[in-house]
Amino acid sequence: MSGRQTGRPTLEEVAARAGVGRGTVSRVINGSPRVSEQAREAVGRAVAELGYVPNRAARALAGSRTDAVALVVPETEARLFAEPYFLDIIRGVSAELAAADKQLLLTLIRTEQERQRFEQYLAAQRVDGVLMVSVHRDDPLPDLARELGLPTVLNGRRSPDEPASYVDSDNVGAGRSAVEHLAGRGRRRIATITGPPDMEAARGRLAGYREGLAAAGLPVDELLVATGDFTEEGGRRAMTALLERRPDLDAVFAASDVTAVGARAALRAHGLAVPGDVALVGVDDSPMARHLDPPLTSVRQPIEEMGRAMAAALLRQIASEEAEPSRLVLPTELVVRESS
Amino acid sequence: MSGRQTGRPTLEEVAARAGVGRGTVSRVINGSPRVSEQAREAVGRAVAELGYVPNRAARALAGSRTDAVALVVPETEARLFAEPYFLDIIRGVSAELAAADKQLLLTLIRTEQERQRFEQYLAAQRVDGVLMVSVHRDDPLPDLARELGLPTVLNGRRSPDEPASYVDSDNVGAGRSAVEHLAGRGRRRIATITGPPDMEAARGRLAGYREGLAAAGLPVDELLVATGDFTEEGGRRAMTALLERRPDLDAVFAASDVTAVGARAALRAHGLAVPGDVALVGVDDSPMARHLDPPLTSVRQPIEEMGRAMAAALLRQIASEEAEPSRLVLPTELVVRESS
DNA sequence: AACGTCCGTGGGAGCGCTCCCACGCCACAG
DNA sequence: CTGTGGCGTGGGAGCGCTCCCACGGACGTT
Repeated sequence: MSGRQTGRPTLEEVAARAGVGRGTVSRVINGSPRVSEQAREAVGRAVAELGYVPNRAARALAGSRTDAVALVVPETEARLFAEPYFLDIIRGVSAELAAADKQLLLTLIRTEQERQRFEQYLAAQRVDGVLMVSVHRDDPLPDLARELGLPTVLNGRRSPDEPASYVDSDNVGAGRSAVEHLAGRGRRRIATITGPPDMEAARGRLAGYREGLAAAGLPVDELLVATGDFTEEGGRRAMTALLERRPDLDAVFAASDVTAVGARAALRAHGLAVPGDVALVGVDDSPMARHLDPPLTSVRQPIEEMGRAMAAALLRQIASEEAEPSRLVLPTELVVRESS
Repeated sequence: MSGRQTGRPTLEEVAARAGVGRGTVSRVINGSPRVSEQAREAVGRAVAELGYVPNRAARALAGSRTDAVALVVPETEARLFAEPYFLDIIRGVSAELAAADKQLLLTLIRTEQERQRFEQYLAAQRVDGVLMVSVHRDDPLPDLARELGLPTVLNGRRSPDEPASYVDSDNVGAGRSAVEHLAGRGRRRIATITGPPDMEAARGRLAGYREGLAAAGLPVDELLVATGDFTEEGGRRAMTALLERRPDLDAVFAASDVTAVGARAALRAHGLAVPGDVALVGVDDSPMARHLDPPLTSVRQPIEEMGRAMAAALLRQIASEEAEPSRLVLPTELVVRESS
């Protein structure tokens, strides 16, 4: 009983069928309250009979909105995107957007060229808002979006006083809880392998590391701090450096699970047992943590929830023009396994 | 409020500035050959000066095309999406689409409701084509897309004689090479843990397993075939069942790395050494394979390349209406590690 | 009884493009 | 000289919607 594909029915046809005007149908479709019950029903029936589905392009043109949102993933470092992290973010974002009937546009930015294309794209007003993941300290994209008047929500912040809206996890708390846990198990020379210094998440975790040491009454020893970059190879290198500088260290807080995997490999290469000689803690609680040998203690971030929260915040911004930036920091949770 | 309505320049304004007609500007923008060199230059200058970017919505409305493509990921089983597999597919797809200046719309389908919404979406003609991942035997979505006249490319096929366009990896070859490798190492009682029987990839790998046995002159013993579902837990269960039925097995071909991880856990629980007692081979060559203990021999699929190929095929279909379905099967490659 | 006021309503006027037709204009032929 | 064709061009006519204004009737007010 569905109309054959004679070209999708238009608003006008629905109006004709329902015996009302175009405006009324539009009002019904968009849930305006100023429609009589009677008209609403007639339109509803016509819509069902014709299998009417609004044409989004026309809507976008006339209403200058698109019902689409972009999720931007800078992928300059290829590895980044390989992590399950993004998948979880995507999943959260997708769930929230689906509920609001918005479309999710996924944009990986690899090259300078792609970046420019994306900037053009924003300028072309193809999306109602932008979600950004893995922003670095000097990333100008959020500012560009703001200049264009595009609602934006970041995952993480570029600096402690991020001006844009963001959803972040409690990185400081993550670092602190990891170190307190380690100290609680009697570790005294706790090292850390950081993430890239131009990412606030990395800085936050490092700050938490220091706080944790302080809380445990342990001295801060800069020789126990090595710079990593969230990659496995970086973790390996940093761990090796650490072992040279401080062969007597007895624990490591790695700023990510991937980093921890690299560190674990370096430890093994040096014949050190985990947790026997050195305890190890990561961040993310990724599947990898469970599968490491021994299973890795890790600070869990509510990644999917961050995704949801980002999308929700963005939708709010889009809906209510106003919107002073919204800031949300979600708590983390230590998951203890055999590595510590 | 969006007070800073800079008011993007329109085609008309560009035309005025360049001293030509609207049509000519449109022709230049779209690279039509029937424009004088002079006009082309004038328009180019005006575009640059005004920073003109075409409004996609208007384009979509007028031209009834959208420059967007949907990537559909059914996520009924949550695990599926957690695998790096999809990330790689997305990456490949994204790269290819970016080069063609098409947008990637990511759609996760979790619930029946979301599924219906997506069908509506297709009907609303919001995309020029559809890419589908992880299709099951009875999935009707590809047929729906075809009815709607939407170009479609699947990742994998629903059956050996898939009518739609697809890009697949050589699953049969994957199974065969794994088993031949195992046999070549002297294993004689080679078991397999399959994927879900309603997925052709799983069936293909199983067929390859049988071929491999035949090629090695080994008998097929149905007791050595256990049904899994590409999950870790499924792998564990299947492995346990296998060990009960055939305690003397000396090798296992798991239809995915994740499955292999589950199998490995079950083997360990039974006090069996890998590869000492039982050799193990997986499929995917995921990061997980490298990190398993011992590192897992696995059949590598060119996942990202499949993504690229899918997107390329779709773009071709979109461009050249005609399009008899395109079929592409990419080769796999055995990566030998310590588990076998 | 004469006047507001409110609500639900119809439909005109675009949104910024693409499509396409008709109009010069030129070169070349007859 | 007129004819014929091609080419580059301008601009009308929509694409299907939202926005908004004006209209009539129902009600309330003086």
